[in-house]
Amino acid sequence: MAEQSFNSRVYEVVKRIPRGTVATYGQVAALAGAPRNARTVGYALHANPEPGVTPCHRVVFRDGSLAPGFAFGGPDEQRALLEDEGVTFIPPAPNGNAGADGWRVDLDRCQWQA
DNA sequence: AGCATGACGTGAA
DNA sequence: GTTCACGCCATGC
Repeated sequence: MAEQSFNSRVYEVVKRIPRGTVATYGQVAALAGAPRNARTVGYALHANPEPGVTPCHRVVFRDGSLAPGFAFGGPDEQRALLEDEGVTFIPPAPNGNAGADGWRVDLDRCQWQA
């Protein structure tokens, strides 16, 4: 196997994310050895050759949001899954604030600390 | 070999 | 607080 593509290295990092914790693409990219490749990390997860093995659902955006449209099974499924693992979520509208929808993860409490 | 795209991040308006 | 645009690097054709 010569050198595993960036892809493989990203999976190794994502797979070592503890349960009940989430990591951002930038965090994974940095741990993978590419602090500038957050975008490539997303590309790697998109390739995700081993679904079920790589918990891509634990990888979220820098602001705690997930990938819209690419969520495996739907954003509701991912929210329930992370919540079941003990991840804290922040509701979209705390006070009748319509428009701002999309649950965000409480990175202050659940972001993975390498 | 080069071009176009893409699960992001950050800065500024 | 939110939204737009640019930049970074790797992959696919």
